[in-house]
Amino acid sequence: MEGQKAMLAWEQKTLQSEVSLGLEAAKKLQARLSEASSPSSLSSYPAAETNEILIEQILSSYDKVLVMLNWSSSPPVQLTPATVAVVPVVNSGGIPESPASINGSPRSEDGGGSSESHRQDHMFNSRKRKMLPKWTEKVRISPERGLEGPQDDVYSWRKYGQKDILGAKFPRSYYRCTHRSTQNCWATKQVQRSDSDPTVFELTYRGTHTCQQGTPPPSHPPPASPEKRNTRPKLTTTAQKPNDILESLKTSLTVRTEGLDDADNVFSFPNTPPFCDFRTINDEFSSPIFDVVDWLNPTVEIDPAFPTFLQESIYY
DNA sequence: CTTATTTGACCTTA
DNA sequence: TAAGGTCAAATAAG
Repeated sequence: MEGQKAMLAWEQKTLQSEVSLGLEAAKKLQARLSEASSPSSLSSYPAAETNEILIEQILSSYDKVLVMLNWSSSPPVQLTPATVAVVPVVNSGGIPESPASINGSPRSEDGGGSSESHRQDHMFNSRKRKMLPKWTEKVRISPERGLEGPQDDVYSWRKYGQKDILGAKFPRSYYRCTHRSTQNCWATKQVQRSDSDPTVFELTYRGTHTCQQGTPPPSHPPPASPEKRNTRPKLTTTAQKPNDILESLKTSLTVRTEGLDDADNVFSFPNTPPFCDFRTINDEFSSPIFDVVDWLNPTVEIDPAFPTFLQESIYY
């Protein structure tokens, strides 16, 4: 009831740009596919990866649009399952509707127990995670560059965990996008040093960045990006020996894409909703949005020709 | 102060 | 159940 007009205008704009983005990505994908069909080209792997990225772009854009449409377009056209208890964060009353989760009690030493809300959040998250694309890069670093983690992207990561892996000499570090809470960017990555070759790091990425941090290169597919950059000066590894190691600055880069097991399941990204300026968005609360999108998918008929060539590109 | 890392407990999955 | 993955309090760094 406040500045609805402004909001509508804003939404319209965003919708437009999103659709344009999706269209653009679709076109690119189309072009790539046509190229790939030529037998003369020797491009095999990178093509597929790029395709996946484009697909993500497309889906992401459409998801955004759908979500926004759902928001501004009043009642959901589709029947709402009874399970639906949550509403999109679109509320703008200044009153934080406590989503019944969030600041749960600390896990360590407390007489209480784990609450269900926590579990639900986790379930949501893991569900999402399952649908996120995943790829692995093996990067061999040179000692001169420093033994620091071979961060190869311009994105900023925040370490959130480290685990000793069975059978591995070095622990595995877990990173997530710094803007996860502010921009709902669910990209994560894990760094594992090869036990046989200390110079080799295995970077496993999951999900693409939906955030807009700093300089998001227009066509910057996460896989097949051989640059290396350090954002972290420190290595937490205990077994660190900045001596010996080879002198060859060979940077073998192996990219392997997997995931997208279910081509049927259109995964959806949370993305930053139009309301990032407001503090309404709180990280994990985006789950409702997901649900909305989830219902939308089966119901909405916006499945033009995409799935068709999507599959093709996936199977290539 | 704010922001990032460390680290052990908790949760999910195979 | 164990291994892997994540959370969040405590702590460190800027």
